[in-house]
Amino acid sequence: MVETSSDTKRPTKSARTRKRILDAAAAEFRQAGYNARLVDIAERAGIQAGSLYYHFASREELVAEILQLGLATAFAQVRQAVEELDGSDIESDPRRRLETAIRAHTMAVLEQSDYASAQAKIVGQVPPDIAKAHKADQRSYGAYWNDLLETAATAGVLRADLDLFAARMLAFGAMNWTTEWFDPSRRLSADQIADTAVMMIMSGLAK
Amino acid sequence: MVETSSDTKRPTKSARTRKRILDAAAAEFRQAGYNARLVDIAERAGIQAGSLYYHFASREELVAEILQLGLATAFAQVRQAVEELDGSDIESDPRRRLETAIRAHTMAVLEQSDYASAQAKIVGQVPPDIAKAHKADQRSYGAYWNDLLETAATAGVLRADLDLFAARMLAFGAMNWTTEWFDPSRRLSADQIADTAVMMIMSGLAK
DNA sequence: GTCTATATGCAGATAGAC
DNA sequence: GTCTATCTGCATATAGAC
Repeated sequence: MVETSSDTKRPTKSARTRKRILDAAAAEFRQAGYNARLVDIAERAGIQAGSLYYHFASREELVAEILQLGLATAFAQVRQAVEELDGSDIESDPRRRLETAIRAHTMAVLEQSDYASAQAKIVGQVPPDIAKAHKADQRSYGAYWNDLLETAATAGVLRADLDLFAARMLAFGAMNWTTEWFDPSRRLSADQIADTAVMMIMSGLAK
Repeated sequence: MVETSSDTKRPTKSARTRKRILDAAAAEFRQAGYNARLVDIAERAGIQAGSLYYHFASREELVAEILQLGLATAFAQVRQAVEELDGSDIESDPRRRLETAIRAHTMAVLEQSDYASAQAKIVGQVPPDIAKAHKADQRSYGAYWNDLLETAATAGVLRADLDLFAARMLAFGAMNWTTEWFDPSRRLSADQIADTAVMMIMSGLAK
């Protein structure tokens, strides 16, 4: 049997380059939106544009993978934050779990991950085929949030007349739209924005 | 002096075609996002793609005008709704004024106007030059909202520790993002969504 | 695996007839 | 004013050398 690099712990050169391309693509999509060009992605990854096609069959394939990884990243960070909270409490408070999820998602999108940020930014811009393929991932993340909300509703923490789907989508809008206006060089930190998001979504702007 | 059509009340043929193009562009951008093609816009307007250039110098010029008209439309509808409220009350309640503005903006974006909807959908996707030119319009609409918020804050209606800029941007996110998920053929009406938006932004999801 | 060079396709834009 | 025909430029994609 030939000694291949899969026998070692180290990822293959191909896998490492592929990762560099994905990182570069996430950064470019985050910054420039869906119309980011392959030449710019390639340059950021330190290769020529043509070389991308050794790793990805098409631009669409690359976009699809960024969307998937972006959602997976946000999901993982939110779930981890909520589970850490559960670990610290015997009784997990459904309201605090929701607040924790809101803060974690907002932070993921604002500064934790170019992938999560890119997903939030371009998900509304991708062509129908890619959007359709992405729907399954969205449903699974949405189901997780729906669970957080339903548990809170059942516990009597949320207002009774609330439509949970509308509430969830409005909350996502507030959180994901931060990618459009957050500016790290300005007055407001990501943490402050996340705090304000938690406050508005859960308690509203009014006293 | 030659009799020109500007002497009559009726808009010139050119003005009417131009309007048809703008209407078509608003509808296409709303539906397909920034990458909507000129051929599709032209087809919807009932002309050939080349004929667009008699009315607009470039695609960018058309996009810029849609953005401007979209924001102006939302602004006008919000202002009108707030002023009607003021007329019905001797004392205008700053909280109800805010609620009215939220409902009006959400309705403008959801079903009152393809222009307002298109603006909300593509404003985050346009290239830097167009975005920069649009900034002035955004500032003026933003100033109006800031005024609504500051008046409410001064009256003690809002929570004391609130950052009004963050609050405004989060609220816009919740409202504008509805363009991504609203589906007229589904369960939730635009009115129900607007109601939920008012509730979440002003009072929060929690009891 | 990545390079250079090139092909392909498409959307925006222009020219001139009508 | 709008049409048809055509040009141009650019981004994606391919081919073959290394």
